[in-house]
Amino acid sequence: MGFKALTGFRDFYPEKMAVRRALELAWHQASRRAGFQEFDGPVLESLELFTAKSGEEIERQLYAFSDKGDRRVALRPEMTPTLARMVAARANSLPKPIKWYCVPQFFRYERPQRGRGREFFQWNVDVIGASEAAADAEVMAVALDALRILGLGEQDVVLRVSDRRFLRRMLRSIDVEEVQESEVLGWIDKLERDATAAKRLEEILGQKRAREILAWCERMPLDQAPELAEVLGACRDYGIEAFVEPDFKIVRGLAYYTGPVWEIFDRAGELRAVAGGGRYDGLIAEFGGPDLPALGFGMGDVVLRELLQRKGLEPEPAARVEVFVVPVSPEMLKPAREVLLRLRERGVSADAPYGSPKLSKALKAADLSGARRAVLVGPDEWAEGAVRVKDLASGDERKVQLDDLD
RNA sequence: GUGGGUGUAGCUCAGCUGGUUAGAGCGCCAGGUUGUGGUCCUGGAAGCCGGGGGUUCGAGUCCCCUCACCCACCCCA
Repeated sequence: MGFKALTGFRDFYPEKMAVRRALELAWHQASRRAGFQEFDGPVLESLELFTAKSGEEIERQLYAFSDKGDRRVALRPEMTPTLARMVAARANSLPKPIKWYCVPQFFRYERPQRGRGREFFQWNVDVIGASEAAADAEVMAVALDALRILGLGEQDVVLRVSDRRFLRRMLRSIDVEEVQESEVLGWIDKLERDATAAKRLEEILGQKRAREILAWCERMPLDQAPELAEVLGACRDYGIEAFVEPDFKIVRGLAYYTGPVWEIFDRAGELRAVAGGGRYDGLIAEFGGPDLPALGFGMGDVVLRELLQRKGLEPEPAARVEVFVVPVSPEMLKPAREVLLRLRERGVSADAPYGSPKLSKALKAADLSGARRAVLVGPDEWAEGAVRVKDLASGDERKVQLDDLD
């Protein structure tokens, strides 16, 4: 065998590409109709940009190398540092709130497995400069809107939401020390997936406090979470309450989030999170910008694709062309090409064989092209300035004057 | 980076305890059908049996190594 794609990297043959485009189209639609503007940044950034906030150990998961000028660089594994950098540079001149989105390709050097490769596309939606709960609810609504465009409803997906401030406060109320916090949060995050997580919590905190936490996971103590109640109220205003469930077990990455945190899962709970986001006030400032509140989410293509496949909702590739032009005999090759170009000029996507294969073969090609109609260019009709238009689904044919062809 | 499973045609897979020139279905190409596609029939192309080494008279089949893929862990920004 010759060359293959690198481990964790994907080839997009046309059928796969069609699915990717359909996802991207849904993402663009949902973003734009909610007033988000598209932006993008460099695929390659200085290594330091990514290690500054997340720590050096993150380098293990980066495609990092030295370029020819001996600069340490890395392929982007996420958008937030770039976004923060870009916003910081123009923060004073941009009207607030800043509502931006992008559909970048990311690279992470890690072991490929279900729902994760070394390269993927991820839709990112962010709001910078808004502290209202309405902003949190709106980005959730935008994420769900894209899923709805793709055919996923409240019976298919669920958005689980918690709040970092609330999590901290609850842990403090049972005297979990600051140094234990990240470890404890880590195990809470794992409760759903890891059978040993509950045991580990007991070992760390003792039976009494561990049970308290498990009770909160069973039934969210909403009466003690005013900030979450506010977000849930905003979710009702944005019409997404059917999708949203408060859940104590939603934690997410420890380095970033400061307020509401949420993830979207398939209802069956078989896959990784389809999307995840939250509020990260303070992060823009940490990247050297002004101290603006910020929030957003990411939705990757890999898990989403998997989910759509399981639900039988994987988008079908569109027909290659609308019309297939067929010369009926070799002397009709030139007239057929005239018809072809005429159609294309009018904005109709059309294709035709390069030569003049047997009619049966040409019709087979027409069939494979996905065209709804075939235009048969034959000597008899051509002499009258006409062609035959065949409906490929029904087989019906009718004679059409060239000038009436659309 | 750690552990387990699997590698045979473009795809899905057969190939019994080692035994001649490695098979099927789908797909692709051609013909049956010189102005009519989808169905059907016939034929064809396509495989260093993932790669390397070993055992053996003989390896797709057994052993070792390696690589890739899948699953789980780590991580999830």
